[in-house]
This record gives sequence, structure tokens and C-alpha cells, in this order.
Amino acid sequence: MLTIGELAAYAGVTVRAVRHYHAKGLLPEPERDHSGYRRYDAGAVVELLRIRTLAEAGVPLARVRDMLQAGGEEFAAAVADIDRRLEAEIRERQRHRERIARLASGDGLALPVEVVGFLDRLRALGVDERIVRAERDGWIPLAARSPERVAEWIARKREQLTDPEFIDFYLTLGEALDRGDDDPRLVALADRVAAYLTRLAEERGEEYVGDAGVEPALAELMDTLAFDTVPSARRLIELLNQRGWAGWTRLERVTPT
Amino acid sequence: MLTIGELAAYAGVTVRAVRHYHAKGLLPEPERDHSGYRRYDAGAVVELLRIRTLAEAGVPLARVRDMLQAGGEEFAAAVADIDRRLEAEIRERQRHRERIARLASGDGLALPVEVVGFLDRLRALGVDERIVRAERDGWIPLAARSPERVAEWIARKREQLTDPEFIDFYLTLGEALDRGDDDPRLVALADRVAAYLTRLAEERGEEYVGDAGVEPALAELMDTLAFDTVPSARRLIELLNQRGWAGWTRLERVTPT
DNA sequence: CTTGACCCTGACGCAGGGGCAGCCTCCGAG
DNA sequence: CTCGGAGGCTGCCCCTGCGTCAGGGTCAAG
Repeated sequence: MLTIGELAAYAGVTVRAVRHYHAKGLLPEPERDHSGYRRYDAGAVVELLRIRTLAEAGVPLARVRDMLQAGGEEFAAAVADIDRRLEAEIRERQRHRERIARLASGDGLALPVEVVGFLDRLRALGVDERIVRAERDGWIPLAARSPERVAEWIARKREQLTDPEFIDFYLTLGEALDRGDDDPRLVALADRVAAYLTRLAEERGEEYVGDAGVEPALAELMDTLAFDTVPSARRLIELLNQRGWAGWTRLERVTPT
Repeated sequence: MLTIGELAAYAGVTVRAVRHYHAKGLLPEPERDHSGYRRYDAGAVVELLRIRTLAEAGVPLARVRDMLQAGGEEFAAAVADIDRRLEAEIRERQRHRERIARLASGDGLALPVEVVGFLDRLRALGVDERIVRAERDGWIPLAARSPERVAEWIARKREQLTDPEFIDFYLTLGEALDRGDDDPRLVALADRVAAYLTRLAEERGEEYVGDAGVEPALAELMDTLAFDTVPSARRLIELLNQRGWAGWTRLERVTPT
């Protein structure tokens, strides 16, 4: 006759685990001796080891009970089911490893590589770090919502970066950051941006300018995000509005107010 | 300004999860409006997505908090740590898959292949199914306790099975199962077994006969296990005791009582 | 008689939320 | 102006597979 500790030792499990299996109904409660101790016969070791074998193979305890009673066919089906689950869990963790491998840099936290590359390009061009962060924060919800379109948008952005006018816009905006809303250079910037946009719309069409395809609600979100980080942007779109352009993330031509 | 539901939708998580992150201190509680609703700004979407990115990469929430605040070096170390954990979990699940793949047959539930093969051999020889089950149940704790020695013991058993005398022992024991303890054939069997053992001990040495190397406590366990399934075995060792052999799992020469 | 190793039950804790109850609030339609 | 449905709030219990107290009782040896 074995005590619970001896039983557990034979099967290589903890005493707590044995009691847990009793509580779950996997292992029948044995007789108690005069002082209330559980007393096991040798068969319990075998039962316990069978439970452990299934449990260690990744079978949830709730299914162990059924499987121990199941016949060959049912058992095989259950095994196949468990195997599929394990395979899925492995693949899940492999995806996690891939994702985590891309988290090395700070920007990578929620962004695909191409976006990180674009942000690094901005930095290399000397764009103010606050602007880069505003860009980054904008890309985060964008990439989360429409990951499949990120490559296309980034390609467009990269193309625009080949235009010195566009680069200058980023640089001047950075300079305007630390100045008040009524700085004359902000007005000059608005003039140049409006002219640039008009030229772009003529050359490539309004679709191209508008960053089309971003959902309105998301665009609005990204706008507020940008304004929170880069306050002068709010003033700038007011000025742009007077010059026939509304919006920020999505630009539209309007009649000047 | 976003409600909790909108925020959750942007990040692709449940409202419940957002509140959970508040409770865990991962996401700061935002301002409440006049009616007590949480009101989020656009930055919360970014914060939430960063949390999700880490969480989906398999980072435990408790570590997400630290990682979001950590600098590059610390962050990289944490990433490496998580990656090791994921790798270990993958390997664990791969082991599980291998194990359950071997659970196809009933006997396989807790036994290595060589033992299953041995049991099948017994069945093929016509040994009573109850005896096979008793053998199986004996091998279960044995294989659990000393898996590295199973191959050796099975080899010895298989060798013994080439001896017709040994096979006959199994067969006769099976016939004795359904008869009372005082059946004369049991006595005859005891005589033959004793003679066989004596001959074996002379040819191969007592070490060989004694199944040496099984811990005494384990041997005792296996004995009771055997007696529970095959009651006539208990009577048989009494008879053997009178013929100079004690034990069952571990046999020893004694002076007859 | 004490000590230390076991045993007992019951309860809380972990991750990452799900799902209820019971109430409050908002918004659009009639 | 009121009504209904959707959505918000807090707080509580539920899941897995045990680990880890807490607060006892029991047993064998010294």
C-alpha cells in the first residue's frame, strides 16, 4: 500500500498534481486509512503513468479523461486532433519568433521593414526627429489596418522623396516647429506647399496627391495624431485651406475660404 | 476623441482586452468624460498597437510594461530572452508530437516500442490476454523509472522466449488462471519452473536469473501489481518458495521452508 | 517528548482574457 | 419627447495546470 507521496514519486509527479487529478476526476479517489490518508495500490501507479504520458504529450487534462476510456478508433481520432493543435501552436510560435526578430530597433515595434527604411531615410535627410516620430506614429495604425497596402504607399512616398521640393517641405516644417503659429515662414511654407500640390495634381492627377484609399475615419485619426506631435501642422492646414487644399493625410482641393 | 470601443476596433482587440491592459498598468487610464466614459486620443491607438505587437510576439504582459520603457540595449536583451523561450516552447511541442505519434495503439500509452513489440510477441505465441496485460502493467513503472535499461531487459526477455520451456511457462500459467489455488497442475507447474530456474542458474549464473538491477521497492510494486491481475501467481510463488526460489520480479535462491 | 517528514483541506495566484449581471448613457427614429 | 438598441461602466466568477501558502493532524525515530 502506497501513500500519495510514494505514488507520486513512482510516477515522477508532484503530490499536488496527484490531488489535482483526483479533483479533476482523472484518477479515482482511493480508500482512506484510519487517519484519513489516501492509500493506493500498485495499479494506481499504472493509471497515473498513463495520465502523465498523455498529459506530457500535450493533451489537455479535460481530454485525458475521455481518451483513457476511448477505444482504438476514437483514440486515434483524438490523437490526430491533438497533433493538429500542437502543429498549430508550433507555427504560431514560429510566427512569433519572426515578429520578435524584427523588433530589434525602436521603430520596428509595430512597423514593417519598408516603413522603418523610409523613416531612416527621413532621418538621413536631416528631418527633425519629432517629425520622424509623427510619421512613425501615423504609419502604426495604417500598417495595422491595411498591412497589404503599406508597400504601395511607401513606394509612393519614396518616389516623392526624390523631389527636392518635397524634402524641403519636411525640413522647413521641422524648422517651423519651435516657432509660433504666426511665423511668416509658415505662411511662406504654405504658399510653397500649395504651389507644389497644384503642380503635382496637374502632373500626376488628383488621385495621386490625395493618398487615396485610406479610410476617412483612419485619416482623421492620423490627422489628430500628427497635430498632437507637430502643432504647427494645424496652423499650416488652415493656411493651406485658404489656398485651396483641405485635409492632411488625405488632401482634397476645395474652394478657398 | 475615441471611445473604448473605437480604440479597440482600431487596434483589432476586444474592449475587454483594453480594460485588462488598464488594470495591468500597461496602458495609462485616459480622462473620463462627464458620464464616466473613457475618452482616448489618437496616441492611445499607437500605444495600444505597440502593446499588441509585443503581446502577439509572445511577450508576457508583465514584461511588456518594462520593454516599452526600456532602451535599446535592455530591449535587445529582453528580445533575445523571449526568443529563447519561444524556441524552448517549440521544441517542447515537437517532443509532444513525437510522443503522441507513438500512442496510436493501446499498449503504446506509456511504453517504448520495444516493449510493445515484446507484448505482441507474447500474444502471437497464444499467451492469455490477462497475462499480457499483467506484463504490460509491470513494464509501465519499469519504463517510467529506468527507461535507459528497458532495451537491455527486453533483450533478455526475448532471448528467454526462444526457450520452449519458458514459453510453456507462460501458456500453462494462463491455463491455471481460471482454476483454484489448489489445482494439481499448479503444483506440477511449480516443479517445472523450479527445475527450469535451477538449470538456468547453472548455465547462466544467478545474476541472469534474478533480473538484477530493479530497485527492491519497485520490484515489490511490480509483484503486487502482478498478483492483483494474476491471482494464481501468488500461490505459485508459495510453491516455488518450498522449492528453493523466492520472489517473482526478482528471483533469489533460498533455503526451502 | 520532541522533531521532522508526511498527510489533510481550502484558498489564492499566474496569463489573458471571456462572459455574465446590473446599471447608466448616448444616439437616431418615430 | 420618448423609445429602443447599442454601447459604456464596475465587479464578479470562469477557464488550464498546477505552485504555494495557511493552518492544521499523524507518524516514526531519537
